[in-house]
Amino acid sequence: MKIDPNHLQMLAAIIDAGGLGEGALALNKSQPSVSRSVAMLEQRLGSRLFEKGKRPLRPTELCKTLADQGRIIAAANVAAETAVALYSGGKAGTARVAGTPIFMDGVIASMMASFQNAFPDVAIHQSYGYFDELSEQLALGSIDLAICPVRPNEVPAHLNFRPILRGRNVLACAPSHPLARRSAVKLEDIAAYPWIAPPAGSPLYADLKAALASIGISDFRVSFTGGSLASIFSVMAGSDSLTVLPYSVVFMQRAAKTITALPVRLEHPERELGLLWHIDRPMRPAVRRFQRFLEAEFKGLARRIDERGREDVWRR
Amino acid sequence: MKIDPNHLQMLAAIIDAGGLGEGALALNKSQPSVSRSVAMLEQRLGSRLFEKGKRPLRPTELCKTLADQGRIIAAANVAAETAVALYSGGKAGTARVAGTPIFMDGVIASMMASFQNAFPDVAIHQSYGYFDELSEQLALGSIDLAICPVRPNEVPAHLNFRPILRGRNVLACAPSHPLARRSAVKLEDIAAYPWIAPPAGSPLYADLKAALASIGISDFRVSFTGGSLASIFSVMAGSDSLTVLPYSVVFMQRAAKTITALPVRLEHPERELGLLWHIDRPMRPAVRRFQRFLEAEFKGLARRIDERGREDVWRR
DNA sequence: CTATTTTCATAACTTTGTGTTATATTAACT
DNA sequence: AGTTAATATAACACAAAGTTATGAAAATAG
Repeated sequence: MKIDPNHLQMLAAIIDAGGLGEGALALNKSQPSVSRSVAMLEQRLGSRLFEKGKRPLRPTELCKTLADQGRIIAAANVAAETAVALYSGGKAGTARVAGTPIFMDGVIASMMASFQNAFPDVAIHQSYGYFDELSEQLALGSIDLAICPVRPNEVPAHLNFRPILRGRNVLACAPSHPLARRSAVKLEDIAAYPWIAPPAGSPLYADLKAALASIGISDFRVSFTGGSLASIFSVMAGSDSLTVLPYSVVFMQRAAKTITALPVRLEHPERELGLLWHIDRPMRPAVRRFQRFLEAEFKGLARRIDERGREDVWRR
Repeated sequence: MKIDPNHLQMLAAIIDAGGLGEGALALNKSQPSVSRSVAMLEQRLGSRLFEKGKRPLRPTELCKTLADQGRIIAAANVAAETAVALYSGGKAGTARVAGTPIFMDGVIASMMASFQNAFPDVAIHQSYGYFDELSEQLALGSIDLAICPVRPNEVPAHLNFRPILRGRNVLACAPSHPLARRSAVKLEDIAAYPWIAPPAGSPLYADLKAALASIGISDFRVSFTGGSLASIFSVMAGSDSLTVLPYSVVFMQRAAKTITALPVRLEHPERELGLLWHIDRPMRPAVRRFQRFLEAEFKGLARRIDERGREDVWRR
């Protein structure tokens, strides 16, 4: 005997509401509709569900048993409905994001933290990668969003790009560095120190070379190469090395006092930090929400950088 | 967003079966039907449930969440279906039965025990009563079945009656009674002992009087009056009292050796033990099954009584 | 890379169930 | 007994799900 779960819910509603009419009201249906459905169900089951000739409809033993299942079904149903609501509102789900290590660790990580704080049911799957890999992963659909410095005129056709921060690099060192206290830094001073470099393939490495070239340094000694911001911080804290970092990364660390920028103006890279996503793959609500969140965060960050940047670092 | 629980079950079936086609098979539906239902649901929800362009249909995150609820619903559904099957098969439910105390305790109780052994999910609500009350309770619908000695030509119009045992009464006493060992008992012997009588209103009391009158005893001393068989047994065990009991009751006690019949032939009452039920109230399956069970038990009992009766008691 | 197989989607139509309003029936109540 | 409240029935509209036949596209094999 195949039973429609809707009917079981209906029985529960009738019993719980205390009558057919009120049950129909609770179900947002008309009374005749419910009446007929009950009659059909009784016919199909071959058993009474409500006692005959009782006017506030009194449920049979069997009816109560079935209604118990109906309540379970109703509960599962509202669970499903709230799941859909959460999902559609972007308050539940998964966002798979990837980006260049330095930005992810130095800037995005803390934003992800506050996002997770606000939307604990959104799972963020984060990974690292550089432009080419990210582009491919977006094409394959294995990630939803990439965060990466991009030359705006080099965005592949299959990707959307939204810039979120102008590219600005600074010379960075530990706050304990001999040059950190100076109000002016000369080339000769810089040349004396070893360099920490991002991995050779990274855009930041190109930036490093270009930046140093722009201030006349073409020959430099690399003492450490590493992909992670944490390793850069560690090495820098224990040595007098210098490096080139996005100003946003240095800015985000200002409270932690783990790093500082030297008053040397570097050439801006032609890339802009931005969000990349597949051009015609519909974005899941959670991803969309995370993207909006990042954009808002970066808007705030850019403003604060501008305000602070005026009297700071490369303006000096 | 209102969701049809059937759709949730469908999602679970598709995922568990590993594809839309196999899911449709599992649901006993055609593949196009399921395909379209999924499409409509996706439309309504505004979210993909299966990844686009993947041929063994691969469920989305949301889909898996919903399918979890679908499995809960499916489980509740099969629970409901088995509940109906049990109920309809008379293997679950409630049977409200009532009858005269002596028969209920002396004969029916052990039958109810073996019935409950065979059908543990049928709850039997037993109560006591004499004909008039039973008749009224049947009319009111507060009991389903009555077991009671009845004059077959006095059955009320609103009741069905099915005889299950001819009425035969015997003189009964404790096995330790002085008369118990005698092969023949004379009236003078009997007259010397006190009597245990059923309650004055009971049919058995009338039987007692009639039976004694039939053997010439019109004046007798009642030492104890009680409604329950247990009390009769107790009193009898501690005294030399006599009483009149249905032979079936004495027969059922033969193994327990709590009571024995005296070799005195009494007049048979004009009543027959039988089942009574309301004439046009549809009988619930559990009640029907219990009734059938009782009828079968009594058929066996009557046969055994006949076999044994030939060389026993009133044939002597 | 093309051909074949699998798997799913679409079309067209039928059937079933549910929704509606209007109205009849009947239990419960004063 | 008459009134009221609750449920059942009738008649019709419509949405959804069932069907078979067929088309499209992904996966697989040669």
